[in-house]
Amino acid sequence: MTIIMSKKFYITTPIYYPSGNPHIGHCYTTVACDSIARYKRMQGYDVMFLTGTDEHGQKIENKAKEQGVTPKQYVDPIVDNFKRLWATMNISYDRYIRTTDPYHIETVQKIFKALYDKGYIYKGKYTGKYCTPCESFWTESQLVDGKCPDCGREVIEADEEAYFLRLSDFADKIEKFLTETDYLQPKSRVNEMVNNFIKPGLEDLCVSRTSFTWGVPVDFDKGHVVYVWVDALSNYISALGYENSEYNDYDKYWPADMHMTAKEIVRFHSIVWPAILMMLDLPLPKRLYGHGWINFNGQKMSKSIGNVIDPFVLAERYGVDSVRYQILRDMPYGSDCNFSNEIMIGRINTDLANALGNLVSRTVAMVVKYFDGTLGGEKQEGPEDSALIESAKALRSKVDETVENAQLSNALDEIFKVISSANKYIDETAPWVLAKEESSKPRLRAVLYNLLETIRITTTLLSAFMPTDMPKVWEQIDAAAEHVTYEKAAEFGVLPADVTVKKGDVIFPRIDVEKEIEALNALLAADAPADDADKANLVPISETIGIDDFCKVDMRVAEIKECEKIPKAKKLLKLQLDDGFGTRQVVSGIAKWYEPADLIGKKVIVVANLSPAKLCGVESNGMIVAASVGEDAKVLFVDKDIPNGSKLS
RNA sequence: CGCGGAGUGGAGCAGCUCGGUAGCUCGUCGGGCUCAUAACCCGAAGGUCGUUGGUUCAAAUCCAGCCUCCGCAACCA
Repeated sequence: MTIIMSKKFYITTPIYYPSGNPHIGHCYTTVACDSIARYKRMQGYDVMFLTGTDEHGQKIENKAKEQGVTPKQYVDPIVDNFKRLWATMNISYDRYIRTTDPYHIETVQKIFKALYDKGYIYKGKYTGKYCTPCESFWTESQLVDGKCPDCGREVIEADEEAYFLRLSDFADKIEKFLTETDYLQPKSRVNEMVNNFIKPGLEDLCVSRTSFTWGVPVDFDKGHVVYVWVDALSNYISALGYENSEYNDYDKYWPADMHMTAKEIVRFHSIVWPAILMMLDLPLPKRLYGHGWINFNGQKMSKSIGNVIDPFVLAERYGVDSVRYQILRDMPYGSDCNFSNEIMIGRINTDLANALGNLVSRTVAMVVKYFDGTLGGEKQEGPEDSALIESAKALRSKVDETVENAQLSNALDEIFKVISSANKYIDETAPWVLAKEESSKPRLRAVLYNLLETIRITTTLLSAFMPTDMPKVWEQIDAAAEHVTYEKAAEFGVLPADVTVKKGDVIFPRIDVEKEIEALNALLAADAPADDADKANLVPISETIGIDDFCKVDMRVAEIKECEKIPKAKKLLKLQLDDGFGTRQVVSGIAKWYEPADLIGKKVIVVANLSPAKLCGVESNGMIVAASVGEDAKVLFVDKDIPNGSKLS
């Protein structure tokens, strides 16, 4: 027995963290989801496309405090920027969720309670790095040079009461889910997850905090707020009305057909999210695609390097669809891609201006020139036709398959192969020769008609990726709405025999690379004078302290007697120092910049009264003073004449 | 020996599962065409397929070792 149901497709972006404005990376994920959503809609699916913002957490609380506003006041304008960007990029999301929406908070509280009641959440102690003045906990990876990322001061080991999610119970189930289903894509990440997080023993996850308040309150234990992942991941079901009355299409759309995220949060979507759903006895999502990053000139994008690309500027200069096209086309499946202005302009010129735009121009121009714009009359087939027609008709199924697997770059590649063959077809048939003889007019009509049809099919399929500009093409080739449907994209001979074209504006103007780069550089220079840029990279001066505070830090001159690399560690050197009192072992993360042999005999400053710590299992008593220069560190060496053990004051 | 990915003409990539004439896009050079957005089409140059060794009639492809780069993890006290 077959039950016929309307096909649904639920696709999500991650909810983005609005601690800063959106950049090209956010854009990629969202544009990719949008293209898939649009394609699925064309195919007749009932699509739910969800995006949103993850607005809680300590970082936002702190930033708001800095600016003297409430967290909500801090976040609101940034959220508006996200929405403005999605409007600019022509993103067709169906729903936008903010984790500050009351219905989401309600759902999170219910989920948290349900997990607690089932025994999957228990109370324990969280140990982490704590910055006392900022009243903030940080994870090891958030620390900058081992110090508080906000104020640059030392952090201490501290603990607080917290709730934990019993992930450990689900390690086997999760491993099976990852290895035995097609959930996690690309497949290569499965090993990464299993080997790094599951095999070594899946640790329980801290899911509440008491050290800050900007979050969903745990309703049965005042003082606790829900920490990150239970809050954030739940958005995928709260947005459908799970455990709230704001919406009620959970039954219709869940489970999700595709979650898309960038690779850095694949871990949480492939382990934590399925675990939570298992705990709640809910169906698991069908697909998770973790895509790579957009690097800028080979470097990871980062605010401190100042290479974060502003998508508003790109969209304004090159057009929304050109930007959408370039990022989709150049991001290979499963790995990172490189971005530069040259790459973007090059891609737009070769594919959009030269190949597609020019094909439309020349075809329309010929119909106008040879037939006054209308193709009515006898048509005659030729030997060149079948190859073009067949490749155009076969295109849709190729795009179907690639879109299904989120291989958007390949989808576009397939479409442009056909566009290319249309350009070649023009050369083979040489319409300008046909136009010379009245007797070859029927052949000429067929050639031009075939070109219009090829344009119709390719632009129909492209319209999911470039929704703004394709209708402009249809206007020129006289394609009505019923000609550019998914069904008609696999048929040839859809446009009326007496189709009438209209010459219009150039849709994808060619960009003058040199001039454009010059203009961009000028823009950059005007925007951020070099001095300011340097200053912006400097860590702000910390809060004023009294002399007493300073005196607490005991810094001494010491001589490096021995020095060796710690084999297991990439960054660490083990140093034996003579601090005037005896030998002191210090571990320092400077292996990247200094050879052990070069350090022996040098005198340095050591923070002598720092509490001992173990790094990679090696004991360290104190810390070598170094200056951070961008990403690098430079040790401060002192004059040989100063005796070991001299105190700095 | 923490886990994983990658090293292929100037650049970016495919090919490797299932060994058998090294392919694509961009760039360069030469030619063609003139409908078109100096666009389009054709052709050429350019590669010891990271390195060393092994298996084989035959290795980019299989096996072993080594080098380099990149993620992730662990530690820049």
